Amino acid sequence: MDAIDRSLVELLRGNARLSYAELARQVGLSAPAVHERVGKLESSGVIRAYRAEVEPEAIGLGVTALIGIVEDSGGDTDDVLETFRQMPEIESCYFMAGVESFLLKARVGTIAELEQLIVRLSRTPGVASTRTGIALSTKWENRPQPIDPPAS
Amino acid sequence: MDAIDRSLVELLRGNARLSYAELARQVGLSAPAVHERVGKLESSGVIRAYRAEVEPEAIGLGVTALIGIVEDSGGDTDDVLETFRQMPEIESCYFMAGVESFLLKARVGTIAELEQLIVRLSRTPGVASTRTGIALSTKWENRPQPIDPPAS
DNA sequence: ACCCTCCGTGGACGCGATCGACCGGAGCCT
DNA sequence: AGGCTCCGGTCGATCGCGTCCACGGAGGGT
Repeated sequence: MDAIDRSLVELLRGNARLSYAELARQVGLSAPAVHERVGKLESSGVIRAYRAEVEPEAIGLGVTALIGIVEDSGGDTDDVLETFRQMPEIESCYFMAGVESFLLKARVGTIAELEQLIVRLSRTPGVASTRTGIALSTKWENRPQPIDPPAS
Repeated sequence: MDAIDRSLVELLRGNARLSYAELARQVGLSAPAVHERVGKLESSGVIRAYRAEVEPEAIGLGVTALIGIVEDSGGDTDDVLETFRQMPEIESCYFMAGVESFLLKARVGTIAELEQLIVRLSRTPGVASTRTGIALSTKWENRPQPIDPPAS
């Protein structure tokens, strides 16, 4: 993870479809060298995936909600997690410090679907309560932040 | 936005670096046809960007926090937004229904940096109070959900 | 029936991806 | 110091892909 790797990561966070030749030009190496570096970044887990970012409304997911989950004292956290994992509407799942063990970001098409999702969440064993906030608009999301050279 | 467009979007959400030739094979069209369709999806705003998804720890961003913001009654929402936009640590910003006008997802390297961020947020004009939750672990994030054919 | 438009195919050509061979510097052992 | 080895790079060649262009068929309007 030297300065060149950091540049590559930053370039690919900005545009995942850059060609190796273009990356090579930007960082001042040859294309095969860049190819090898990117391969290593992928297999070492630094780069996890390349994703197209899609306007959610365009694919029928106009409603975004953030849902806090309070666990039952008796519940098994892993089971709860597994249940959440089965619900495709839950795009992100954070295990949190605080009273609410989980914070979920969910996207659905309509408020009715959100209602159904919340009901399902409330009913899952191990869930004591839920608290839902609706996003009226998304100002920005997953904006990549510039990489500043770490202490190492 | 027909079935083929939806397939293309879904394929690119799974792997943004698929070649046009590969996409063409998957959807049963020629490469130039796919090229044109993807170009239209981009320029019509359905596809907003292609991003490499990076392990945050690997680039020195090991701390994730979700921060709710309550606005001053007198404040100007747009000004507050603009201030938030200048803070690179804020990766996502949702305008919410409820007491807390904004929900921010922020990533920083250390708890000390989070503290500084919270201080800056609290001090920005128009912000009445903040409420911060720390993510102990990210179970998953921005998982693409399968597209089911919309009513249209 | 005719034409127009849209959206696709096929062909061609230049560039990019990718492999293998080679090279130079760093670190280490003798 | 000399030489070995390893790592990570360049160079060159080959093959497939991206991309431009001309052409063609389907569908709708007149």
